[in-house]
Amino acid sequence: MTTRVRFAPSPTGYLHLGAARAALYNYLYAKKTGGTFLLRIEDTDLARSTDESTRSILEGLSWLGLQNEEDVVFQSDNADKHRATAQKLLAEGKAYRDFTPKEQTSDKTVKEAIVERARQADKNMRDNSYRNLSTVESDTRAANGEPYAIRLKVAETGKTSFEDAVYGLQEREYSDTEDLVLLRSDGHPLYNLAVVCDDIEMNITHVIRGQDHLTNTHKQILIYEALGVTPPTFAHLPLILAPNKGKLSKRKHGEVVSLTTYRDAGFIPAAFRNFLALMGWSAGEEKEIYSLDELIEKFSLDHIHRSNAVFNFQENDPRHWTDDKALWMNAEYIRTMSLDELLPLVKAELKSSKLWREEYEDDESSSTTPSAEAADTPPIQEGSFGREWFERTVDLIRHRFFTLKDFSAQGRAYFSEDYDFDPTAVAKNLTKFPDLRTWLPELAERFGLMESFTEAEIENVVKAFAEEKGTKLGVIMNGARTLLTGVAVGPSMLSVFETLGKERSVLRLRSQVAWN
RNA sequence: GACCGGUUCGUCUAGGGGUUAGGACACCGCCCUUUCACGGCGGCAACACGGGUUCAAAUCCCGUACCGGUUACCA
Repeated sequence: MTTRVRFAPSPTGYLHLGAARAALYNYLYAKKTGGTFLLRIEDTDLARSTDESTRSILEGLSWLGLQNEEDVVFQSDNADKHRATAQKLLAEGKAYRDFTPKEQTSDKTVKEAIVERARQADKNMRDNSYRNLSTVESDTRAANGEPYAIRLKVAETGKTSFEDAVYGLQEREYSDTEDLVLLRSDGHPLYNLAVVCDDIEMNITHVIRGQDHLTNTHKQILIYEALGVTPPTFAHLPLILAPNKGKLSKRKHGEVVSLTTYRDAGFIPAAFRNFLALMGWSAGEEKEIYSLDELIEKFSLDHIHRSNAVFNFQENDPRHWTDDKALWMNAEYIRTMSLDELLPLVKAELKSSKLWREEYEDDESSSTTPSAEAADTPPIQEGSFGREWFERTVDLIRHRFFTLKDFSAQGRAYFSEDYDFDPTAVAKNLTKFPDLRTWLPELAERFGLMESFTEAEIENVVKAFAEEKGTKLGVIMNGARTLLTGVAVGPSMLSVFETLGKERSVLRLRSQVAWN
């Protein structure tokens, strides 16, 4: 039998990291086994479901490269089937009508009320008086229009059990499971029923989901049994927790929890996918970087962990705003991935920052016509900024970058004349040495006289210049770096000069703007 | 409360009877270097606790503690 798995989020918000990881594991398992990865939107809670969430989930999955293979199933479309199933169980005596009036609960206190009720020691799960109502009376009351919910009639004694692919044998006494509601009194099918019906209908063979569903699974197995259908294999995933080991939630933790945050923050999809894969699973080897193909090849359910993982970030520290390892992994991808793969991503980033120039894709490097997107960037009057220059520059500066954003932020000076100066860098490398204010324009004149502007020759000129001024080479280099790039860090200054080219180097060395 | 899970460096984790308990991130130090968040070398740092079983326990068993999940006419 071919494997069929599904990712089944409810569209009640952005795509949460934990959900994204569940989607990834489902996808990996499907690919690993030559199976099919499906997507089902669990929108039965109409009040909380939004189209925007659905869109955001779809976007997130596509960003991660997890493409579902058949049409997306919307659970709400199957409501009639769910209702029919509940009626069937009712007719077969496996479920019963509960005429107890629905309790009114305000959303905020639901959780507390549940916990409070549960605290009332040892409640008997079978004490519902309607459980044994005669068929005749039940039918009569229903026919009279009295509202009722349909509950599954769980047997008095026995237990549900299943072999979880991650957690092993799971057992639960029937007496610990209530007669769960299948159909609300307003005719609305409830989650556990809907999930089972849809999983059966979609021929799902493996249900891979968070371990917060572990107790639901017992309820669902009860439904499978009532329906006479063999349940699929279950694999429950450990949860991803906040640094305080509590639940990771948007309300408490904000944007760090949302997948789109990472897309918007300049993460490489492959890097984040790699990071996510290692949150709760490992191949059992001393290796951190895995391509998608490698993940698929190595993935297996039995290497999924049983303990929850902490997503480690520091809310008030911009440097550690998200998990350090995710940041590191992204940097690792940026500096080691093939240029062919990186370039389009950098291009997209520059485009969105209005720094992109069409000439970066020209093999003829003579074009200086500014494109529409780069209209507010002054044209560069030098004929050597085509594709080759772009590729070399990206390759040069990527080594100290953490996210794609860095190309347009720290790296802005490579692509625009309009860049900011980091005040710390200015203080440390420029204003601390007032002589530089006249020296650097002077150096510009020397550069202007140079025939060919290559690293070796630049080095000679700068060294001679520093010697002449009786100062350390570093003073000149660091001053020039700050003036030319706006920041204090970067690649070898000789490469920076060469990359920027003579014209731009000269222009910037003469500029007094940073001094003000 | 009840039921179900879990517990190896700060974090992600390897290891499942005999290991100097390994790797990665973070942090610290040294080196490279004109600076640097690149790179190189090194350091700090963990088997929750208590009992058993065993010649031998991080590893198997029991208990305790702590953490998490669930306990809805939410999903």
